[in-house]
Amino acid sequence: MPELPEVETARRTLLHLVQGKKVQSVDVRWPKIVKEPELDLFRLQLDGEVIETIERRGKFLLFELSNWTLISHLRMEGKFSVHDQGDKEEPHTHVVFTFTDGTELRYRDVRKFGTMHLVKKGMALHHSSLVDLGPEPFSALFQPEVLQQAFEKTSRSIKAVLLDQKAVVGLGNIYVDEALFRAKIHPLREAKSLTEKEIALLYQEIIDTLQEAVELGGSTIRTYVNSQGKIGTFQKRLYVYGRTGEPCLVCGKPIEKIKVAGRGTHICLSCQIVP
DNA sequence: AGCCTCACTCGGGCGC
DNA sequence: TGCGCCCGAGTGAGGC
Repeated sequence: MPELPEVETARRTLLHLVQGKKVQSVDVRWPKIVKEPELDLFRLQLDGEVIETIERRGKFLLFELSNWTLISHLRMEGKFSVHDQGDKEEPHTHVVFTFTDGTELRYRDVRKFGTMHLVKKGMALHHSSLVDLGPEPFSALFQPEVLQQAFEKTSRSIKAVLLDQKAVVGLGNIYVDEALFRAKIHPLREAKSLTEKEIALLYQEIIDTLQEAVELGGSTIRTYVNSQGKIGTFQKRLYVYGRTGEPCLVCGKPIEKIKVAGRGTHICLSCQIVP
């Protein structure tokens, strides 16, 4: 499941492959991926648009075009790849952007959970799906005080708060479990019960975990590959995610899997103090 | 009103 | 082999 490191890796890779290319036509095979505007308009507005750059906000990719911004969320298994026209098409290809130079940007998504919105250039950050997002973890806006403020007023679990993209963006199930393990905080802890010291450590571990994962091209869980078909290697650095029953790399006790905030959650009961 | 939980989207994988 | 359930990101409906 692409989280910030995987989306950032996709952004960097794709940028080199499609920057400056001009859209000749768009083929949408699974219309429900395109949320707005209506399909005919989507294709019409993309016609002749040039990809100026690609930005990222949280887990959203923002394709900055001549007059519009394509907001794409990969959700569980969405992925973009670039091919020559006529190359054999992989299964689960749902949207194809054909460029004037004879290449294609293909969107594949086994689960069909991904979304695309095409909005007027400059309006993306005001779009309903982006407007309430919290600070980027690598920006100066992200500070321990921001976490403190998000935590102090809620009785929700720390994991639920970190997943909802309001305190900070970019964390999903993998990196929440990893950051909490590194900070030695149990995911079921009430957010407001965290001490200033714990928040300071968690703040740093969120940044460090995501930074290291970006440097390694993200984690390859199941089928995720970036747009050059290369795979990220951060899964080798995971302490708890996907390691149920295996020994904790710090203390040797088996990693346990529980359910928190409706998500499978990996913990070491010895390293992460039970609430 | 603000906060929270849950249903919904989907199909591969897994358990029975 | 086959059926039904589980998983999960984000949204939106509904409940408290």
